[in-house]
Amino acid sequence: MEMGMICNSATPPSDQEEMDLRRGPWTVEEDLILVNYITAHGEGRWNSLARCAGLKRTGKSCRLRWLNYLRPDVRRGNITPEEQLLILELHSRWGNRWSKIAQHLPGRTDNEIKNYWRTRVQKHAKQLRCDVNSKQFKDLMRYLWMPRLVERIRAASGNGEVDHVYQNIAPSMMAVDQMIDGNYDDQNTGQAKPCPEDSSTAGSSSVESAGMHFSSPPVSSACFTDYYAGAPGGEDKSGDGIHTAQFDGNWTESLPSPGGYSHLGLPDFDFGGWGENLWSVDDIWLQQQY
DNA sequence: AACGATATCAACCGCCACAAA
DNA sequence: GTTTGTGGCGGTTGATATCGT
Repeated sequence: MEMGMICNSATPPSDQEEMDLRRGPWTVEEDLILVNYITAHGEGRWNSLARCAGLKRTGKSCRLRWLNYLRPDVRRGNITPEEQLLILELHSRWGNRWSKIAQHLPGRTDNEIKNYWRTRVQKHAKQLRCDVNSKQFKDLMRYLWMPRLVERIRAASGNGEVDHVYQNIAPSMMAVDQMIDGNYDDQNTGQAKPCPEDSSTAGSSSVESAGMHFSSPPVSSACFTDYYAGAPGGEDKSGDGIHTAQFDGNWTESLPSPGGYSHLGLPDFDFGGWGENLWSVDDIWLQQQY
């Protein structure tokens, strides 16, 4: 190994070296050293890499810096509506399995997704005064925010270009569905709801939550792709692990217009439109019935 | 302009699983 | 079977940026 020619990676760090370890924000110089070293020698064996590169950092710190920031294909900021939708969907299936979720968002790190969830989603749950893990909040995401995101994506791509949305998201979701249909053994099985065709509530237009009924479009309770299957130009991909459309394209008309949920006091999910009008979740359920 | 509150995100921590010694 | 080193993960913290008054 080339690294071995440069320094003895088997040499344990001395006490003095342990004392000298740096922590906190990385400097430009440190970044440069790390990038140059990995470019020349590849990544992995992070502890010896840190020593050989002359970085006074732990291997863990180097690994984290590389994976979350310096890696060439890493993407940061501007989480798109498509990505938000994927995060919401995958989190509903897998819970806080950030790394697993990140595998389905190319270029995104588990750290970024985790931060997104904590700063955006949990914040909204807090504003609504409900637990982020409560069924109420999960239903709110699934039956209001996720369709709303779909609507936004559709609006952004134009009705005639829904295929674009498919191309971006469907492959990932197909992979997810295949995993679930196959060897899905997650402890969160209870969160992976069956598709309507398999469910006793198939086609139901109401969801019972905390003793309240919430009128909802007849969409799949868990099958993300159903949102798309009903879009103009959408096709039945049920044979590919994508489930048959469960709505006819009209249900969105019962939802607020693309202008948002402002008439409900329900702000958009992602762009900071959550004004001062703080609805409780119960208020929202009630409002939806009228 | 100043200040406090809030949001954001990079980085760290502790734990666990796994492999090699 | 035990120890040790390492990588990976999820939870948490703290510095900085932004917003509101």
